[in-house]
Order: sequence, then structure tokens, then C-alpha cells
Amino acid sequence: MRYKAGLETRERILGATRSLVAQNGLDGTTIKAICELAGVLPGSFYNLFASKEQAIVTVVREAIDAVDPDPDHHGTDTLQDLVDAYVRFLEESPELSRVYIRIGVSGAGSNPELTGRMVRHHQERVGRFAAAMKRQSPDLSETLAERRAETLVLALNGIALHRIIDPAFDVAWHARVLLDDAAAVS
Amino acid sequence: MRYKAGLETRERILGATRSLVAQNGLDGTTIKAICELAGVLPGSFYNLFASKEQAIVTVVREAIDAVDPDPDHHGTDTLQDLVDAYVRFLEESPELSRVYIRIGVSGAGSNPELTGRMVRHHQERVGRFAAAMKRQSPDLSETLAERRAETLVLALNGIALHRIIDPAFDVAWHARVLLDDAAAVS
DNA sequence: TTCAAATTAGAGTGGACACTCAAAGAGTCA
DNA sequence: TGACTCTTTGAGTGTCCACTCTAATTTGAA
Repeated sequence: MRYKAGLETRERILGATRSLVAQNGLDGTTIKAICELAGVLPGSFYNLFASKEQAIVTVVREAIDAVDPDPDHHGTDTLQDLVDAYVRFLEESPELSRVYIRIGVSGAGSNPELTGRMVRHHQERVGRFAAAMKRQSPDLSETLAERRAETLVLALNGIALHRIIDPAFDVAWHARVLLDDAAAVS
Repeated sequence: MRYKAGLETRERILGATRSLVAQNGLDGTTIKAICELAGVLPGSFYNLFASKEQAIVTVVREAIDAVDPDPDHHGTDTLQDLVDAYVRFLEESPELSRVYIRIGVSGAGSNPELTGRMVRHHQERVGRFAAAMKRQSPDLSETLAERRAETLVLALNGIALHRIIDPAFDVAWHARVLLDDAAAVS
């Protein structure tokens, strides 16, 4: 894995895995399909990855990390910033976002490392939304902000999900409705 | 399929299928597991069902139908009635509701009949929510009510989804937040 | 140019899968 | 009871899966 050729092949394999997981889900993605799309034979695949799962986990990690934008902005962004960032992620990285939603949905399969990562990611995400909420309406109690933030995050996931079935679905508009409704209360 | 024994076996198989699909998803459910849980051998399974898919489709249909409560009430129920009914379904039929969410959400696999059924179900559901919204705030335009209703339905799905990962999740509370937020705007 | 290490090729393995089938066993009529 | 149909049995089939292995080829540092 030190030569240039190997690194290129690795990228081709990850790209193929990303597309296939986005299209067919975690279970529906086979080594054969990955190899064909990447223009590689099984021997090459297993020279670079220990297992099918390793390739998929790599792609999934990539997807989870891509959802959390600008980690530096922690503590300054508004609720709208966070919602906008998510919408942008959904629109600008359709393949990665499909991967992200697929795991969120299928519970990350049976991989414990991935499940743990997804749960932690969710908690962090809710925390970040809750902090933005509290900044916006300081008289909100800590726990109420957390719970309301979770409602919003999960609702956004519900919206994002529908795009797997209907690619033309207007995610931005619906996300905006959720944001406005939440704002109308506080 | 005319004798009593056959009908009983059929029910046992469907029950096993329902549990397994709820637990392991559509792809993760195997004939072997269904047969073991139902206390039946493959030959018996194939005496009653033409394929694994047929058994799964039967269970999925059941789940989709169970979401739509009281079809007679059409045209009289409030938004809160509809939300409450969904929450009740989620809490009282956990297995069916997991099946429902798994397909609604994963795009029903690659079965076109099932996908079509799910899309139609979604549209009807949105229509029913939209009608309740218009009844509540008559000055809402037709299309706006539809789109806002869709936002609500999808957000509810997002909430329901989280229960697959966390069975202790308080669906009712979060559903209420969505309902109240939506009401606060109109 | 040499040569060890990295990379590919591609046939092959064992296991799990959905599904079949012929024969034996029950249930339900006349 | 006889006769017919439905049901169960359980070993068996072919296919596809993730994954392995050996030998050939390519790479790049010295």
C-alpha cells in the first residue's frame, strides 16, 4: 500500500463502494459489484482491504464526518446555520448523504463500532443544536432545549430520508418549515 | 391451504416473519430463520408461500394497512387525532411499526409492487393530514397545506425511526412537540 | 541494473442462501 | 372404509456470496 498504483486503486474501490452503498444499501453491496465498478479483481481488493466490511466502514465514517461542518464554529452558529449546513450537505454530497441516511436508518447493521460512532454522532449533533437553541432563547431549560433539539434533528432526518425515494424532493423548503415552526414557539 | 392445519401453519410463519423483519430488516431475514422460529421445515413453507418475498410482502402490506386507522373517520379527524393515532400505532404494535418504518424508509427494497404501495400510502396519508390542516386553518392554500402536511408526516417518520435504535425513546413527547410547533404557526 | 516489496491476475474454496421434490402422513369428504 | 386432497418431511440442487492462494507482473529505492 505504499506505491502510487495501490493508492489509486484504493480510491477507485472506495468510490465504487460509496456509489453502491448509496444506491443499494449496506447489505445490497457485493464485492463482485465493487470490483466490477472499480475495474479491479478480487485479489486486488483483498490486497488493499482486509474485508468487505472494512471498505464499507471507511465509506460510512467518511459520510458521518461529512455531516458535521466547520467543527471550529462550535459555540457561535445559529440554529439556522446548522440547518442550512445540513441542507447543503444533502444537496452537495448526494452520494455521501445517502450513505449517511442508509446507516441512520438500518441502525448501522450489526457493526458495533459503527453503531457506537453513529450514536455518539447523534448525541453531539443534538448537543450542538441544543446549544444554538439556548443561545437563541436563553430562558429555555437545559433538558427542554435538548429534547426540542432532538425533535428537530430527527425531523430533519425524516425529511432527508424521503429523498432516497424521491430524488426531486425539495429538502430545503421542508427543512425551512421545521426551522420556522420551531422558532415560532420560542 | 384449505385444511385447518395449513391455516395455522400459515399464521405461525407470518408471525415469525413479522418478528424477524422487525428485528433484522428485509434483507436480514432468511427462510431458515423463519422456519426455525415457526417450527416448520422448508417444504412446509413452500407449500404455503410461493417465495420468501411473498411472505415478506404479506407482512409488509399488513404493516402499511395498520398505520391508517379508522378509515371511516375520513373528513372529521383533527391533526391531533391523526398524530395520536400514529403514536398509538407505534406504541401498541411495536413489531408491525418497525416493519413499517423499515420499508417506508428503506424504499421497500427493490420490490416495485411494494414501493408503489408505499408511495400511494404516503400520498394518501399526506392528503389526510393536509385536509385536517385546512379544516383547522381554512385560509391556508391547498398546496401550502399539502407541503406543510408532508413536512409533518416525514418529521413523524423521522421520530418513529429513532425508536428502532432506542426502544426507550419517548415517541409521544416528540410527536407532540412537532404538532404544537406546527400549530403555533397557523 | 538489481532486487525485494507491492501489486495484480484469476481460478478456486467452503458455506449460506432460496428453493425443489418425491414420498410419507393427516384431514375430510362420500 | 375408501379415496382424494392437503400437509409435512428432509435430503438435495444450483447459485451466489465473501474470501484465499499462488504465481506473474510492476514498482521504485539503491
